[in-house]
Amino acid sequence: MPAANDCIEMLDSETKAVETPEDHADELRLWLRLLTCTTLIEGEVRGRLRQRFDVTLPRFDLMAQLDKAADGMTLSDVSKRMMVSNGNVTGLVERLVESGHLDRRTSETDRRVQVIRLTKLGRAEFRRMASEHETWIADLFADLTPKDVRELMRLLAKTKASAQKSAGRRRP
Amino acid sequence: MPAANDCIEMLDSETKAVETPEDHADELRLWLRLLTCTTLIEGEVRGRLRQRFDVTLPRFDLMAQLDKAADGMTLSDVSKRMMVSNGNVTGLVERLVESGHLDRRTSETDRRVQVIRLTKLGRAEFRRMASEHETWIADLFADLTPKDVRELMRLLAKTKASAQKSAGRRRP
DNA sequence: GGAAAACATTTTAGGCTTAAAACAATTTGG
DNA sequence: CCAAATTGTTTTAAGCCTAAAATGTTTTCC
Repeated sequence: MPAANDCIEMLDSETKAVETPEDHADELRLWLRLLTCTTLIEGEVRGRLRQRFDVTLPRFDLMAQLDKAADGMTLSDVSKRMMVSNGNVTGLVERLVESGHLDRRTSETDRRVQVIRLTKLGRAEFRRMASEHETWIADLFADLTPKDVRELMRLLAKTKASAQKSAGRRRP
Repeated sequence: MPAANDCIEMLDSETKAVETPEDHADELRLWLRLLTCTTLIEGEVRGRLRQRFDVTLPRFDLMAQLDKAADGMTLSDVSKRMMVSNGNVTGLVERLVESGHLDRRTSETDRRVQVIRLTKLGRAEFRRMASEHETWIADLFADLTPKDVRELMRLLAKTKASAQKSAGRRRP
């Protein structure tokens, strides 16, 4: 094979318009590790919530969103914050209203909008759960030093930004 | 209130048998950020798999496990690797056998065990999808430097170990 | 003002997921 | 050897979740 060919390939690789299959194994491994960590912790939290409080993780997450919003939230807000589909929120809210944890009313100014809030019961139960939940999380991350935590925060912020940019390129 | 009380509290805090509510806000924020990153990327991959190949993420994940195992795997193995429940795998496999992607047979040596493998079709389709999938992941992580990737790998390994230890303390 | 676009939510259909119980087969320890 | 424990899988009941279509409401903009 003539040497000229190698030159062309090298030029290609420098201009980033490459034919040769690039190696993305590292990123793939990173993604799998990220997924493993999340799945592991999520499963642990899910199990503890069920055992200790007989509540599901999605219900807890939804209540967590509402606890931060004194004036309530619309279903769309919740859906965006939780990064789940609208229909998912509809069902989740239905069950939490049914069990007396949420209050739901149609907005006065826009009849399309449903505003939901924690009831007194819902807030009390959530606070009780959240306090214990926080200690579980601390325990799960216990072997990380404060520096590790800072560094992870920084790198995950960068990861999030990168992923959002990439997602945005596809669906602008 | 007498000053002696403060001394006792301080001793407690040093011996780690503490009454005062410790601040775990950082770990909580870290956990939420980790979850956000994973959800974001997972949703993006899920959408692309559906649009591009009309396949669900769980099916893809299951096939990915089998692609690495030339001699097939038992349902239990798959269940552990994917970190999902046994019943979940049963249903997933059922549908993939139905669609011709998987082959399933009872083990010769232990009639409790089901061994599953990719069919020729399953392997071909998976390889086709996996190659594109790898470029998506690379793109989603594109803004991370090689050093960022290494550092994240290291910190996530530490996180995983910490979480496993904590989970093990509860369920030994 | 009114048609068209945009928005918020619900519905639908199908698949995913879990925890727990049930079932079947094998291994273990008297 | 055989009862008891363990292991691998399936079943069950309930809930979670998504994408896409449908419904009702508000805004936009001609």
